[in-house]
Amino acid sequence: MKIHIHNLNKAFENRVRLGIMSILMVNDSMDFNTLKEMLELTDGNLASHVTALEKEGYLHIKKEFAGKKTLTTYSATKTGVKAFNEHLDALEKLLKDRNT
Amino acid sequence: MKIHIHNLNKAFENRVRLGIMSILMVNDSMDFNTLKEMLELTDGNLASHVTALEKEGYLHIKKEFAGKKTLTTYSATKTGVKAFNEHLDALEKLLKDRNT
DNA sequence: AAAAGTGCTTTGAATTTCAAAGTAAATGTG
DNA sequence: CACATTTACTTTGAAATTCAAAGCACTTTT
Repeated sequence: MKIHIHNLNKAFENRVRLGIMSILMVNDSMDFNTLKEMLELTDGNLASHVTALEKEGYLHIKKEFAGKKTLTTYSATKTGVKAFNEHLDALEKLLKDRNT
Repeated sequence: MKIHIHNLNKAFENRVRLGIMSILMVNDSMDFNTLKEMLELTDGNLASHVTALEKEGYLHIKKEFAGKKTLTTYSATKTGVKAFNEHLDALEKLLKDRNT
């Protein structure tokens, strides 16, 4: 019996990216600092994972000004939501089917 | 609100190791070749992940002879079972709590 | 105006991943 | 029996990934 680990999406294997997507699934958007605090990450670490997700087309980066300061907010794209749900399905199946 | 991604066990982040553990949770032991086929992996890839799990003390490697050929079988250690369950709990919590 | 803080981005060293090549013993073939 | 091939892994190293420190362009405080 085969266990389909290859259905898991590599983009979501990393804990940070799992966390980011998880948050963006239920929050329409989230800014850099809040995300950083929620996930307890260093700046550089968050930035690189966010960029990785953007490159995959799974999240959208929006840069605007809040008063005089820059504000970067992120939101999951439609593609990202779909891919993440498929990943979770694969994960669930993997953990469920393992004994059949 | 904090999302505890750091409770996820790094040893189980990788899809291959997730698959191996998942299989060893419900099978007392599994041999190299069956595992390799179940997970659709190359030899080297399986070998390195198995070694990684052994280094963490999460699985036990047993080498014996089946007739004249060597047979390597793997089983999850008690520590491994515990760690894996804790990882799954953390995962579940992460995916569930993300909106509260 | 100098110093300190904010909000990110860049960099690069360390770690991880993975498949190709290697090894050693068993087995098949002429 | 000589040999090529297969089996059951292990070793190797190039490529990809991860992550925090340092960098940068501002803004705010003193």
